[in-house]
Amino acid sequence: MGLKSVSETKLNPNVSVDCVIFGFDSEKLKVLLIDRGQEPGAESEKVYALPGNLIKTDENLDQAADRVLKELTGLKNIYLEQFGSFGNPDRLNKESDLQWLKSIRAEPDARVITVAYYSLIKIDQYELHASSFAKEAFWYDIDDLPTLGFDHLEIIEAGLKELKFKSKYEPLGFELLPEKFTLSQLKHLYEAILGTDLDKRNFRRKILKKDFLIPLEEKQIGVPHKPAQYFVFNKKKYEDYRQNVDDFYFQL
Amino acid sequence: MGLKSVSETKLNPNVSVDCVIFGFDSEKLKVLLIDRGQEPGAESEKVYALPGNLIKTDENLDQAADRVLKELTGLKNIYLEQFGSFGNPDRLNKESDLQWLKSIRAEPDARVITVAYYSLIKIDQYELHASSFAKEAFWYDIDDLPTLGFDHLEIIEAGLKELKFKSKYEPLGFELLPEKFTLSQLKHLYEAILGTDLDKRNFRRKILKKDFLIPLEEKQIGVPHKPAQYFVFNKKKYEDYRQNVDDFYFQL
DNA sequence: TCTACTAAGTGTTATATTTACACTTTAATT
DNA sequence: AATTAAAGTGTAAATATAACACTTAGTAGA
Repeated sequence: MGLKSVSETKLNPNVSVDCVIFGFDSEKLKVLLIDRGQEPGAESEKVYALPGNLIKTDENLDQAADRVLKELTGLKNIYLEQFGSFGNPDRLNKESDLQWLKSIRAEPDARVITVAYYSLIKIDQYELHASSFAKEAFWYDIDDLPTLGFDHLEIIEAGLKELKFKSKYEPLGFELLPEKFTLSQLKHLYEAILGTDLDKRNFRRKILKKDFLIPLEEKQIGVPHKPAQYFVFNKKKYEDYRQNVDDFYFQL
Repeated sequence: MGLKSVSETKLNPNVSVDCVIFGFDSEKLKVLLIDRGQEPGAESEKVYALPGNLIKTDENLDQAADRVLKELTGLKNIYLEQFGSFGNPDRLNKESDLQWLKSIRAEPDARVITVAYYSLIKIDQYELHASSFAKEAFWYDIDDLPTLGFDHLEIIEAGLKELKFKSKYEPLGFELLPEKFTLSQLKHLYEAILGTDLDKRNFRRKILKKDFLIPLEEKQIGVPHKPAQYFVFNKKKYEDYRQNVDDFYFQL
């Protein structure tokens, strides 16, 4: 049985979830991929994938995403946000993908629609523990991705677009940075996501005006330059803010 | 077999699409619902639904949405945008919904995940022709909805939220108004969606500054007041605009 | 033909937001 | 003591927003 064994509850053969986990390492934006552990017949190129799998019949989509992510990468308690569904009949057009499905699925030929989730986390705050059919989980630089199975490249691109977009009208960063952090770190985060440089003074002014940041007395120590002040998030204000995205901005 | 007969290609028993079609009649915002044609056992309340059905195994999600909408309401060539997936195991918690499924589905008990689409159209530009299991299709005032099956109320609310949100950072109106239209008509459209009043002068200034509107020489005739100037959309600029939503606004 | 009615169309001012831009400060390192 | 590195700070100009009321061009009816 091995890989084909499943837990007590039944799998829905036609619906899966995939997780696009973006990671920030204080420097660059990365994405989490798994090694499916497939030994290519010959020396064909290795193919990576997003952590994802079929949903169970007794869980909802959000629960499935949480479970699958945990099963494959060890990550848990991550806030996942749904951003789209992907269901082209030709999602499954690579021979290597089909081979792989045959090794893990009861119905490898079934037409699968996948519901995609994304999150953005602080890389060094979480430890990866690949398991189930994931041989290993890795962080890949967002602009240097390996070959991906199925339509996972398309899914990642859609997720990145969503992330960039969201970052423009919602505050980001909570849970993404250390408990206490400097404004430079927060600025770097935005710059990594948006792929642009931001003006230091304007950034500070803007982010401090919204008041979901609380300045601490504490400063950096041991740095070979003027030490930066630490800040923490005001979680309550921050949550309020996200709730009201709706009223937040009226463009036209 | 009647209702249970299906066309040549197989249905995926676990995945459906639902369409939230918002309609604008120059006055109010409405949503399109179908009468499932169910005769309640007793005099129990009539239950309405969004146009939606299972997808076929050989079509993608967008195609399924187009097809299902056309089959149930006669509407075609409508731009549908996906906005979310809904898949709580308890979507199916009303007895009347189960009864109804038994009358039309091969596997009425199957766990179904639905992918939701929305659109916004000009009501009097389209004719409704209910068919398949839809006995009739109606426009309902968005703030006076009848009893709805499944989780369709939740889906409509999510769709409306999306629509309001989108209207704040994307130009709306193309395909929603007559070929040529007045600024008042466009303003009414925004007011209907946002549920607020807008200042005439500020609205004009703002919308004219973006230049996706082309003024015509032509004016209204026969109106018992100063005739309004007609405008048409500059489709090219308008499309550019939507493409670049990404760079469009940088809030933080 | 005059009057009343209706919606279209128009401009200004005060306030808030955005952008661009360069020097001083504080620490560690040599 | 001099060097290096990033933190931190202010201003002015340009742009965007919000609030607000009167005139105009037509129809309809007296």
